[in-house]
Amino acid sequence: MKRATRTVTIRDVARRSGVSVTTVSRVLNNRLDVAEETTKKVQAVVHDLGYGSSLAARGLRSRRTNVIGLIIPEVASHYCQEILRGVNRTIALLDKNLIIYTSGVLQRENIALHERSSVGLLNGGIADGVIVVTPTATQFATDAPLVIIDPNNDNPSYPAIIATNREGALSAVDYLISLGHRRIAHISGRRELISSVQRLQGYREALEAAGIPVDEELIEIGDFSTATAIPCVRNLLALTDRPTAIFASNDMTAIAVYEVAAEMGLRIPQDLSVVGFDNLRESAFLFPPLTTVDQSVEKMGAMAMEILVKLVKGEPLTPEADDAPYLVKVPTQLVVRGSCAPVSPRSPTRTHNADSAVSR
Amino acid sequence: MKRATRTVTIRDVARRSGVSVTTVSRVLNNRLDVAEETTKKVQAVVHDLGYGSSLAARGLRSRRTNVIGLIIPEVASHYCQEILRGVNRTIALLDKNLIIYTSGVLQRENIALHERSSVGLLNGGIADGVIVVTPTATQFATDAPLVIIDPNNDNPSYPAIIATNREGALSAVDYLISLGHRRIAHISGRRELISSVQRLQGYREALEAAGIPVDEELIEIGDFSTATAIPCVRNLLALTDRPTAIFASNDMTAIAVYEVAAEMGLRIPQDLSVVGFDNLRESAFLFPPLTTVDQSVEKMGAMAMEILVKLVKGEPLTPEADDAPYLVKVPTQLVVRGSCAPVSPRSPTRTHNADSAVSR
DNA sequence: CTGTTAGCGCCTTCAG
DNA sequence: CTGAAGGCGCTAACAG
Repeated sequence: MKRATRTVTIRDVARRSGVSVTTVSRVLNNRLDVAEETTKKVQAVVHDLGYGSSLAARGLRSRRTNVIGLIIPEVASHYCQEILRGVNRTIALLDKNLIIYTSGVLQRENIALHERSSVGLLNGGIADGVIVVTPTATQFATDAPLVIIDPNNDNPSYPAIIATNREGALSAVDYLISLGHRRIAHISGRRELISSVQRLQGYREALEAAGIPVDEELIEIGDFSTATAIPCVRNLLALTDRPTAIFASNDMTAIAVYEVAAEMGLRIPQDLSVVGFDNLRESAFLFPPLTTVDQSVEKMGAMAMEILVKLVKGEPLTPEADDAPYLVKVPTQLVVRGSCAPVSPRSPTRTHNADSAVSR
Repeated sequence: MKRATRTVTIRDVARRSGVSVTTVSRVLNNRLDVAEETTKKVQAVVHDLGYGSSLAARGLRSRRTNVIGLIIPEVASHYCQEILRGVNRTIALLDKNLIIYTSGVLQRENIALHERSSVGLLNGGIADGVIVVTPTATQFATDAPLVIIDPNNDNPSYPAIIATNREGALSAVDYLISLGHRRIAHISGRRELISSVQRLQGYREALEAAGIPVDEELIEIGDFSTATAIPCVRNLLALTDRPTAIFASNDMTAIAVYEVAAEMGLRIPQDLSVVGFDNLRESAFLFPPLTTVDQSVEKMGAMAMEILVKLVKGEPLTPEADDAPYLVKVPTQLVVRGSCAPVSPRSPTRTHNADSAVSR
């Protein structure tokens, strides 16, 4: 087999500089105990040969690669994009670290896949630590630092970041109620995610606090994706006593509401009010602009990164340096834009659109 | 199991199964020359211990990790998202491959950073091959398979994928001309990218073919990002003889046109026509929906992946198995939506509409 | 079929 | 200040 790996190794550098591999290694790692002249010489050769140290070898030998991993459920989602922005922003400020993102293919076995990814990166010694976004698994076979964004249980085993989902939902539904809505529907997110559960809870509480009985018919189970939400919206809007407002568990779900409303000839916000959750960049450009609960996803990504870096450095997260589960709560805030209106004076169901009802 | 000791290695598995490390390795790699009973036993222990092989070690020893790398300029851009979609889709069909994305922080030194990333992954022995998207560098210090999406020179040193940019631009500008526009501006993309140059070229050719002199004042240099394009649009719309149409080099640039138009109180398409390039998913949801040139970015991602996999397997790209530069051209197509209108009658420019025969 | 012997490229003792 | 060993976890040769 031909010597395909023509890659230049540390040995080549050593030979060319007339020093030992050890010395080269020292130079590369900015050790101070090297003669300046030697350092210069080696650096020149390194540059000359275009040498780059092998991540694999480095990760194998020493547990410090300056690489951190990010495991996300779906690279191409807007939510993950926001996180990427935050993570990138933070990593740019830190020392010249490299970053690796991985993504599994979502097949309902992403439990296994996520874990594999994580293990592949960590046990693989490639990354110094990992951020896992909306994990399905609760335990990971690793000792390396791990930070979770949007965990799937109340008491995550790892440091985690989560928004004040209940409060956010409360403010969203309160707002709708203040506009006179009483038939308010909700499309929930992935059930295994605590964020999803908390939003549903906030929805219920807001209704109850206003003395509006919760109608289970008005609650649909989604999974935070537009595709899944579409039939949910259809169900909702096909009800005889149609809701006048929908509180979507996230912005992607709200988009489904927009789409179905358009296909049914319903105008937003005149015929139907919509509130989302997340405040993705895109939501402001929808037509009409989406009223939504901001949870600064980007900031969550940035915070996760900051925490992880501390963890990697071995710095304590809290002054007390205890090992108690560390949970960061990110505040939420309602952003009012154009997708909500006061409930129309007349009954919302078929005023002039006397077509045949959608049967189901 | 809080106290998860050091990571479990192949040796632990070997010890626990009462076989040698080699045998375990063989089982892990699905070698056929292992007794079924041994295989079962080892697999049980592997599962039991939650063992996962170290990517670093594997990559170091054997040049086959089943991981491919993807180097993109900006993870959070819509363009890259489309590519991610394509890459993900393809990789899902292939054998259980894992995939790693990396991203540098763009600092105008991303030439260096891109190259570093690439080298880090390849020289690092982590990936079997790499896809580089819109590279700034032309040469990479690696022997591992490399595929480029949207190269930066006419004759890339590696297999590359590129859209028929000139033809696409031609069709876009022809379309605007057919609507009666004569003051057609262009905001170009990153100059070092050939796609950008070709679009500009198509713009010029279309104008010339229609007998419209090219006004250099109507050409602004952007970099494919919305932020950079904003001042360009402002310049354009501040001209005394304002353009009636803008051909943006990509959809992100077109969004800048939307934004500035809104801030100036100009209506699209009544006061200003806009054509983009890319056909990102989001473009259909703009208001009004963007007329743009489709270059199926997602497909480009998928194709790059397919080519790379062949390369990794050592299969020839062409039947002749020659090593000539391999360049795949992806067709483009104009997608007409709502962002263009016939030039308004009170247009200050020549009203020679009658003979605006498009000669092509 | 299985175990032994070598390293992959690098970093970390420990001696000079 | 520098170099010579040894080994990280794993796989690819060869033996048995």
